[in-house]
Amino acid sequence: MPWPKAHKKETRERVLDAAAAAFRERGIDDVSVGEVMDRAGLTHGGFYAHFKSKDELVAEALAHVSTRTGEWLGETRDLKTHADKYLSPMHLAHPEKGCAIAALGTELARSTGRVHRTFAVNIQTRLELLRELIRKPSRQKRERAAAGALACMVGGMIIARGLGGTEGDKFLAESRAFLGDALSELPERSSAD
Amino acid sequence: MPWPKAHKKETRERVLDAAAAAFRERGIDDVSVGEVMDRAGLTHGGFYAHFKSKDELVAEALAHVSTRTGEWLGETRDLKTHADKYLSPMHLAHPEKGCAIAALGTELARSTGRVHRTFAVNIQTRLELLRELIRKPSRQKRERAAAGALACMVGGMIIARGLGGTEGDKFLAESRAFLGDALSELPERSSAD
DNA sequence: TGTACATCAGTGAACGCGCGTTCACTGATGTAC
DNA sequence: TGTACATCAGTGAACGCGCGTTCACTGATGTAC
Repeated sequence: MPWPKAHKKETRERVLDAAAAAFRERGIDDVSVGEVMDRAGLTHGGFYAHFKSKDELVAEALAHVSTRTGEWLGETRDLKTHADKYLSPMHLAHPEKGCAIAALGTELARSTGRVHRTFAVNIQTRLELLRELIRKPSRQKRERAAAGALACMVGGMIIARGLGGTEGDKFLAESRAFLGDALSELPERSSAD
Repeated sequence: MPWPKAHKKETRERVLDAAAAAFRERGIDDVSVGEVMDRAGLTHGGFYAHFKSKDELVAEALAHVSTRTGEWLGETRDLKTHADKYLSPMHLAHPEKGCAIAALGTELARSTGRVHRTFAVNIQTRLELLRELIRKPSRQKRERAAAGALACMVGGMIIARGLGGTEGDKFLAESRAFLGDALSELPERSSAD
């Protein structure tokens, strides 16, 4: 093997990083294979030595993002902190480093095949992460709170970005406050169950 | 004027209807001008007699959808019914007839110029609709509940569509239940304010 | 140690294709007389 | 009432362009001797 065995893996990782950022920033359809390779410091012809197709790149980049986002959000130990981190101005301003569901959700919801399956797994993983942070209530309430919290976080971020400017900032803060209110009532309710 | 004066307006409306459905079903980038015209029963060359560009079509189709969705959701007289209607299996299964934010949110959040402004207005209009359904609490709580409810509805729908199948149906029901819980506590809280 | 060699990561030109847009035209219509 | 005409909604071929993908190649590398 004439090249260091880690070399190709490292390049591939670099392409995945570039793709993950570019897709979240500008959308899957608006980012060409050439642009991804350019961002990775390579020429576009070499792409097919690493990936079978753009579709495969999308699926792998999505899985890549899922891992990174899991690390980012997995640090938090309670649901309130988790939600505040997600619905932060930092995340609002940097979709290219943030959650793939909030950055590409509607496009990915329409996808098929491997991309769609990867997206569904991505969501399930995030739900599992949330469920682990909800300890007190019944199983049903836990499921419900995890689903509702994720829905509120994702929707809140998408809408805040859609509004933009100070209106967007305001909306983000309002969603955060709403979710905080809704989640703070969970433990009280569970004690009454 | 050699043609009935309403004729062109009717054709234009037909193109807008076709575009609005096609975009929500398959996404803006994946739907060509030719496909829209074909769905409207016309040839694609005639498009530019009605619209300056595809971008203008997108903006006008979005405004068109906003009006229709406002009529659909405006019928409801309370927030719970409104949320249940939005987070219904019917809406889940028919993005092409439903909310543009849930169908195209992430793509539109990245848009610029007229499309982005139209999208922001679309969101504001929907928030206003929601605020009118929340009468009891303080102004701050009303804003907060409207933002949180919209976030939860939009996010819930996008994620349910992303999951697909029975997992999607389940998630939709859970978001609906969560939002129902969160909203039912509002009046009680307001009486304590 | 030094050199010839095989490997294969990366290059860059080329391809077919579908897109948004343009434009010369066609033909259905209401109006003028 | 009937006919010639002007209008303009809609047609369909054509355009330049950027896309995803292919492929013959180049040249940096580790290995063999």
